[in-house]
Amino acid sequence: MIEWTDQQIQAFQTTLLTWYDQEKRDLPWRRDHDPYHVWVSEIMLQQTQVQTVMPYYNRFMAQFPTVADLATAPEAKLMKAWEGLGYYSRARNLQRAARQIVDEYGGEWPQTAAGLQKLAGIGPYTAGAIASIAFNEPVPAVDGNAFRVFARLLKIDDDIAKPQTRQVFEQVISRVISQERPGDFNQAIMDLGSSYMTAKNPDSEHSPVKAFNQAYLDGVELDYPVKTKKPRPVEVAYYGLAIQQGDRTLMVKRPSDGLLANFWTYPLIAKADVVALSDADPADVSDEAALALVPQWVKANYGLTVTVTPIGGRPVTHTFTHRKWVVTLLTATVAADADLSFFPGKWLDSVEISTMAFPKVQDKLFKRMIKEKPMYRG
DNA sequence: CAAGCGTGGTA
DNA sequence: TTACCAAGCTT
Repeated sequence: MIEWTDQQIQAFQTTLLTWYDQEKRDLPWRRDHDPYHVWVSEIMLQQTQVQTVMPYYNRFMAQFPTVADLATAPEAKLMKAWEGLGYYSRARNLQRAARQIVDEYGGEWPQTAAGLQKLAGIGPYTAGAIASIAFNEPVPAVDGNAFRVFARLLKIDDDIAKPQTRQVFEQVISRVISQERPGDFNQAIMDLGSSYMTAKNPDSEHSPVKAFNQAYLDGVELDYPVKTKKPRPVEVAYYGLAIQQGDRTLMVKRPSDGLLANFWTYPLIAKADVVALSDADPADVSDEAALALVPQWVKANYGLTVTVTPIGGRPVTHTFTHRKWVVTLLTATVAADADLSFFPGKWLDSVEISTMAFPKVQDKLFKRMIKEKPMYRG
């Protein structure tokens, strides 16, 4: 890691901010510095690309114009607005924080990074971003861009996958940040990281801060930032039960914590659980034998008598950060007066379904059913 | 602290 | 297809 002199820091700030003044992106949340606008955009932008966020942000502001509107919004409407954006706890925390602001802070925003971080869903990065952009506090906002940009500029070789490394960068940036224009400084770093100093195909030759980019100057730009790799997603096989009677579909609500918390899906049965019903070694149970055990599992766990039929085509796959689901879709039938008292779900009609939020994987399952069995279109 | 938590884009 | 990345936070 190299260090800059005060003079170099001054030159860097001037170069960066001059470039930013000329080339900054025109984004919906940059029309003003309203903390509500900055906040909502920053939450949406967590682990999510600008292009993806834009339509969500615009719709969100139309539906929930103020923090008070968000605080009192029905959860179903909130989730529908967030549908497809992922990391759904962000939306729930957003509303929690809105209620904190209204109920505990009398509608007044904490105006420092330390104060902001007490709000649900606001961590060190987001607190720094809001504090610097909306309240002009000279604090760093260390996101993936800041990690990458400063790792290259100064050849910082700490592993950015390790939580403790954040402190190293916060300390460095605290010294380098513009005291006069901290919000613009932080946003300029992000713009730089998403234009010239990208992860894969950087174009530092044309970067405004080329002369400050020590990793580039030394020809080792792609060695930075140092980041340990994550393991690949674990594959999990499920049977998905499409059970429909006329206009209604039998669905289950997922637990209130964990993956896709509180969302409704088709009943999803882990293939491993079904195979476990067999006396044979799990590795020796054929696909056909496993399929034949599904009704037994359903009877034992849901108290329902079903007959199942596999649909055509490949399984539906969906990859999360740490899991890959492989869902074999089965159509199933149950008696019209089936007793659902042991079933962890209920019938949903097409009107309900059309107003509810569903995760992408269920969306894929709906689409596959319509494709394979057009009469299932609700 | 390490692991869990979604989705879409790109090479 | 796989691998990795994209304005992270919570437990």
